[in-house]
Amino acid sequence: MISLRQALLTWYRQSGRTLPWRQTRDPYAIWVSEIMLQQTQVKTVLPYYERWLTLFSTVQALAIAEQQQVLKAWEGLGYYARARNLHRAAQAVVLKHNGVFPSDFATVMQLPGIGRTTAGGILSAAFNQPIAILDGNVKRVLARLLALPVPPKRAITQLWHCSEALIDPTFPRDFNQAIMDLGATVCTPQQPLCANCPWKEHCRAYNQGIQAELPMSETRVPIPHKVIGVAVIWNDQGQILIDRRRQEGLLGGLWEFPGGKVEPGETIEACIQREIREELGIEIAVGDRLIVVDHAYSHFRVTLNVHHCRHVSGKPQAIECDEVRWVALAELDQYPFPKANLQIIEALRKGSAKDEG
DNA sequence: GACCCGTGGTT
DNA sequence: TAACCAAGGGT
Repeated sequence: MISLRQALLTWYRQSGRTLPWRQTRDPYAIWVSEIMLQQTQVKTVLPYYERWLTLFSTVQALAIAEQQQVLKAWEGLGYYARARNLHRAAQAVVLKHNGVFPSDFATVMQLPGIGRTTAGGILSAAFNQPIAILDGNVKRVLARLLALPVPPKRAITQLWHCSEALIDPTFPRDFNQAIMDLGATVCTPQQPLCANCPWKEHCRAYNQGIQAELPMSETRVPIPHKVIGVAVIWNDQGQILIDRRRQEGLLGGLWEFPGGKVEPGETIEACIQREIREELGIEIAVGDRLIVVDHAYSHFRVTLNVHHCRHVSGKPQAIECDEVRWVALAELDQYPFPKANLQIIEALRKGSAKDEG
């Protein structure tokens, strides 16, 4: 056990990554990084992390910000509940803990958006507390170290015990960072670089030559494909109608161009007209197609058929959303949109620029 | 415990 | 191209 720890720590001090959130011990900054890194790769997070700490440099600054500012800063990162929970948790830290991030595991776990792995990640990194973690990297490393004969999801309890048994009681901060780096840079999902691994002598998978077969994969359900009709509705003032999605569920709190699912046998145009009547209570005329956007979410994929539309009658009502608003094209970038909708905005910009040019 | 929740990169 | 996967948590 001791030689395992020392081998990993020695490797880390030689080959570990230099990352901005390792240059600080500010619990808030480390917390922000841990939330952004959930299910998201380091390379993707880096620019968001730097910008976030410029916009919201303290937990107090985040707590007093408007949710729309917070979502705008998160725009493009995905899993937007992370941003909403981080915002709520910042308000809880200010109100319940006098703006001081708690150092007690059970208290940290109470904060929205922080589970067992994130709590351990923050407390070990910020306070050097010996609390184990079990993220995707650690699961893969341990599945190979143990030659786990089942998918990691079927052995969560065993993997937690293993992570707790392994963590170095003297250098828990470095140990947790080191095992994640090992998974990210050496014990990779495909073609692991076992020759460079400090644990190759201890790794059951390597010694059996089955490291490429592990961890065993989960059986996945095929993801459905939805065809969606989307409306860019113009009024006589040259404004566009957008709506804000409800807080709960997919893309909660973000703005979008209204629309909905095409029913079997229905044309795109008929779908758009029907959906706008049902969701906003107005009549429109459906015009030319603007763009077709294909986009993959985590559990389904969509094709957005986007059409220019003209407002005919009725005042838009927030029937199936939180808010509706008429906005100018130039104002759209003030609102947080999902990625698929940013492509629509780009298409509108190009069309507008072409008209002028 | 199963399902829901985004996006980008890689193969 | 389609499939797979990444510093998980909430319900």
